[in-house]
Amino acid sequence: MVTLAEVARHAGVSASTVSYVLSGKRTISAPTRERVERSIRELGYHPNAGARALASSRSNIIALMMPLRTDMYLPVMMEIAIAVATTAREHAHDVLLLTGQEGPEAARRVVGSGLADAMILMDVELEDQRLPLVRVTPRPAVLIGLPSDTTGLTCVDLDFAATGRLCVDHLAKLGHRDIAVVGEAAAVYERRTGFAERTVRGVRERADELGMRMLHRPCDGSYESVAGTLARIFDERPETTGIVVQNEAAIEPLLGLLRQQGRAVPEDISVVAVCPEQVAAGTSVALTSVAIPAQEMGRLAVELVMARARASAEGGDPSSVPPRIELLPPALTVRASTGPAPAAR
Amino acid sequence: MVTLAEVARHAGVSASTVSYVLSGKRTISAPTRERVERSIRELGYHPNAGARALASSRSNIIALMMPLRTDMYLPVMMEIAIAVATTAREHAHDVLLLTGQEGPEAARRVVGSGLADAMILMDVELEDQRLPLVRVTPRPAVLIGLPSDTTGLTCVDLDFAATGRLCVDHLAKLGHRDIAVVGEAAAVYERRTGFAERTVRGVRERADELGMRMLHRPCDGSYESVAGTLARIFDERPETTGIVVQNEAAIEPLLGLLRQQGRAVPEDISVVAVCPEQVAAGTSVALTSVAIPAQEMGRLAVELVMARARASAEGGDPSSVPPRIELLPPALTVRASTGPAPAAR
DNA sequence: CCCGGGAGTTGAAGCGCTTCAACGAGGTGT
DNA sequence: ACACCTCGTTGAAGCGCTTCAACTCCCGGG
Repeated sequence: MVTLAEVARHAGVSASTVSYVLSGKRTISAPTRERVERSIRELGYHPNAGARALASSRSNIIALMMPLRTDMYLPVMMEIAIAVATTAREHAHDVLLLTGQEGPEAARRVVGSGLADAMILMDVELEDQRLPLVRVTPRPAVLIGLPSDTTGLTCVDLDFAATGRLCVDHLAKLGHRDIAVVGEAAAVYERRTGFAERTVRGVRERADELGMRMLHRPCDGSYESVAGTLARIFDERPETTGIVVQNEAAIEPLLGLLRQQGRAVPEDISVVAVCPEQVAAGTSVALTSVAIPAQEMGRLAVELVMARARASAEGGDPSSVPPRIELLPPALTVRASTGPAPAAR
Repeated sequence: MVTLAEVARHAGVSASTVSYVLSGKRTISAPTRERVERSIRELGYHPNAGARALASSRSNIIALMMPLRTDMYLPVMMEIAIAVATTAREHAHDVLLLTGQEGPEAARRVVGSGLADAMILMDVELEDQRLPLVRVTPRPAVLIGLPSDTTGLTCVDLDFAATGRLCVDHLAKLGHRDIAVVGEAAAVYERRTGFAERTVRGVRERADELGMRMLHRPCDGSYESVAGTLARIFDERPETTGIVVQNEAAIEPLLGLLRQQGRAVPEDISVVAVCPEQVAAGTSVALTSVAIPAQEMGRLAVELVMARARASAEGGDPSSVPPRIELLPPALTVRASTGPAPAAR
């Protein structure tokens, strides 16, 4: 393994010069810099990560914690993870992937050992176990998701309440008066992961304001479960003409079932989905939907966490970058699954 | 930040003793060990990862490279990643997530800098760009997937050829004579990612052996694409009674379309899927399927890579753990989507 | 002609850990 | 009685890098 010292010798300069060429923290004359850079290339030098971390007490690693309990929709998680990794590289950082099992311990370990400079937490619960640590640690952290108490925390998420309202507005404008929400699996609500509840709350609020009637039913993604949920909805409220789905696994079964039951989409029933763009565009009936901006969330989380990391590395004043709740505004794209409410009943 | 030296002072022993308590590489008397352990707990000590890596030249990090080109089915990737992370922790290692963008450079960087002790490569292409590096580097590496030349490499994968044969055997036993494969997106074949081709080859071989006729059509996951693919299949070969699907996104649309066309599953058409268990069980018709053992693959990859890492760390003889191709045998689970071929035509 | 100051470069002191060689104490075998 | 182990513990030498303080030049101003 080539070391900095060897590069220095090869280039005929001191070790510190090589270090400064690498970091750019001191001015180096052009000829020297070029000589050093040539030596680096010729010897195939790569700075040793451990030594670097030890000397600088910065690892250039971001920890990405995703507990990944069951019932979470993996593709969205994955998309966020990819965006995080990609964006982190743009800041010369790598991403350490931490999953469930260890729970809050993992965070403690990673932060305590200096393995990571910063953390991004996914799948945040309302009363998340990891929050006490996050509040105490000097390492910058960003949550993707919203806990119940956000004081002092930096969070990124889609504005799910606004999402719910937006869906209702769209349906209301089309003349629908009775709507239903086919939601995430019951386990998701029980776990009190905020996003599912927030959507439903948004829907309910706006429905109330507009004098509409609404029903909410959790539903896991299996065909049977969707069938049962639909049956109960139409049984209880046969006049339902609008459905909001927030559960990607349920979408295609839902469309299939409606078709089977002779309910045409959108002539008899309008469907609005909350899901990634890609999903909405590829279904049997192209879905009017509010996109879940997974990539944007991942990217933004990294930008925010890096801003704080940079502040505490340079100025040393972490409060120069104040905590901040970043709720992305939802956008509704109209496709083929929504239309005017059937006039006659 | 608490250091080893402080722990030593607190426990009234030397630094090396603390280190040996931590690593267990020398015998330490019970009373001393306990004293040290108490100090560690009381002070809340966490060994510094950088210092450790520098001194021991082992980082306890495994790099997981997933290029994640488009068209890959994310949930399976994700499941593998989770299994890798979980299993790595059992070996006291963490996982560094490397995604596309940088390409083979990422591997060079991570290995060159000593950031990772070992690598697991996913989404392996037949002529993978990363192979030259993998063959040269002293760091242990395991591929998930099969390149065309596997000499000197350790690989883990489902035996997709056997999977293809297994599907055919099942259909043949039920009396089907004309079958079709609804495959992955055309891009997947063009990229020459082995697994998709291997399944089709397995199907074709066995079909030939048994004197069956078979058709293969790539297909992306969108509803339209599935519709087009199905139309072409039945247009070209109306006597088709068996379908093998290897494309999870296509499954639910496929079932929906067959239903719409009045083709009953399994009375008129039998469907065998190659997909994760979980997917097969939750569809509108429970699918006879060959499972993609994502978890097992991830776990096995880590076990193999750790075995090699351990060998080169201890004995120093890396050849004590020879390279090895581990093809997991497929298992077919019969569910409700396959039945006897319709006798009359 | 001297002094002050910036630019470019360097030596050396760590960063916190692992590990080697060595040492004393207490057996065991002869 | 001796040599010779083994066991438990230790001091010290790095691992490869960053960064501080200092030093040398060289330039411009007084």
